[in-house]
Amino acid sequence: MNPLENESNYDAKQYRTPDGAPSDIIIFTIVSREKVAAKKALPDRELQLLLIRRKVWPYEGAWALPGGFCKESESMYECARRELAEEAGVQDVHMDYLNVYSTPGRDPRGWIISHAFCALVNESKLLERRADDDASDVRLFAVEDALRLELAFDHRQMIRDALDRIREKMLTTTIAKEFLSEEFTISELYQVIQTVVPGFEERNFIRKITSTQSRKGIIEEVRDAQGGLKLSNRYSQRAAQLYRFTNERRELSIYN
Amino acid sequence: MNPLENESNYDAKQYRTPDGAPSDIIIFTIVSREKVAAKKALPDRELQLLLIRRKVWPYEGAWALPGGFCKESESMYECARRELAEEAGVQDVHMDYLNVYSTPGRDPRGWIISHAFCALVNESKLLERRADDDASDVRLFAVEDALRLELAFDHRQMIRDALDRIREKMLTTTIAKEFLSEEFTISELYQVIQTVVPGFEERNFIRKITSTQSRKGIIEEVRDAQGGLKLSNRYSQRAAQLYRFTNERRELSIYN
DNA sequence: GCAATAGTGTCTCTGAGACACTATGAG
DNA sequence: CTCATAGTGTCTCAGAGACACTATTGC
Repeated sequence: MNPLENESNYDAKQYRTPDGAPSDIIIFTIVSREKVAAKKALPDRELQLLLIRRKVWPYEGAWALPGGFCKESESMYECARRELAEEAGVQDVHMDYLNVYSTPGRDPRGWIISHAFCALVNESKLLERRADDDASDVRLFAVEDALRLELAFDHRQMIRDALDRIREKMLTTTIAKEFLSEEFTISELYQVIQTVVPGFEERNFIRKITSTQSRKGIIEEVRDAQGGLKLSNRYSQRAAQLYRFTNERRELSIYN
Repeated sequence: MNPLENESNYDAKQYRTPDGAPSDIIIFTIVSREKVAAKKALPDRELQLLLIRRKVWPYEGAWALPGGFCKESESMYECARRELAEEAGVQDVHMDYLNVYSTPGRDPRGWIISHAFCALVNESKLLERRADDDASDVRLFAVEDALRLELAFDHRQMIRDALDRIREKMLTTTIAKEFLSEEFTISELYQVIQTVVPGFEERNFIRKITSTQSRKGIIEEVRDAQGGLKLSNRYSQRAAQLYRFTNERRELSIYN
């Protein structure tokens, strides 16, 4: 019963096998634009994603998600990390497995089962990248613009699924941190959430998130070496308290 | 740019391609046992899952999850449904995609990328099945017992992942309904949740779940044709109100 | 002063949590 | 009467939600 001694006559090639198992990566970022150079004000933020223009058949010339075929020596997750680095020049980012796409006929090259991953990247990570690539072939698009393009394969569906997913996770986990720097102000956090989840509105946001009782501290104030509270006046005349995420996780339940 | 006119010289077979893309299905059910035949009392409930004994190499004789190879003409989801019907005799059940398992070397037959699905089945669905199968080759195991077995492939990991998933979903969605009949009492619901999530405890469960204000009615009382409240005395002398799930979905958030 | 962001005071009302209490009805 | 389950009364205190108010500081 040792599985390694293949004394059986099993031969994978007697069956029809898939023609490939690629990964496709939806890379989201939030791009900030200062409103007016001279004034201190909260920036406009926009959710964008990265697409590349295909150079080969099929869908030659169309915009598509970065991705590529998995090798026998790697897992799908490793494949996605490799493609993310190779095609988008992005490393060390939060990445989640999203879904499998296997509808027959989804790829004209044959029987190809694709695995979508969803990466959340801080804007600064993509700025390093820009220099490497020909801007006409690798570009960031606002999410709504991307969904209006003629995309390759079933990539529009993948993007829609990814959007649903990050909207849910934005509210139920602390992935907002992937879009923020280590230390942030409450209004930055609020803006990030609103950028991803358009309907989000909490009038008393600052009080709810900083009331430590029931919330059990998913964020905490940043203090300097002397133990004083660390402030920032990046966006305002009046300095704002800086916060960071703790490692606490809130257990959510519909039953309490 | 029509993707269907393959004027390119693309040939999938010039690359190493996977040797198969199977699905594996973790089928959970909750089995009730009456305590004492004579008395009315809440049953003991236990979370169980279905395993089959492998008849062929590799892992011949070992217990494994039901599942099998995907065909070119079907999606992974369709494959899982087909295998669920063929191997476990179970149809029309709630099934979720769980994860992809692609670690190199996970299957001695070759490069095989497996897709795990998680099915929640009412006990009654499996009773129909039992007659069809040889009980020694298809069996329900208590989850803890299953995890102690020497399982084929990486099926132990799949089961652990599935457990984590249904524990989370039990608390954040209304999947409890998959284990209950259409109409149920509050204590049945409470028992089901506790069976899946051992640490779950809410002293005032009945009040919280029936207070419609903040909860926005995920369940509602069942009424008979005359509009009277429908009761059940299956488990108790004092009849208990019957409830059913509505189609409401609670939006959960860590931010409010 | 104004503008823009940051943060507080204070009110009401709901609900969470605890726990003792009552209700029902077969054996 | 007892037992097991079903459900209520009542208390306290936290916090949700609303909205007007004060605070800070460059220009």
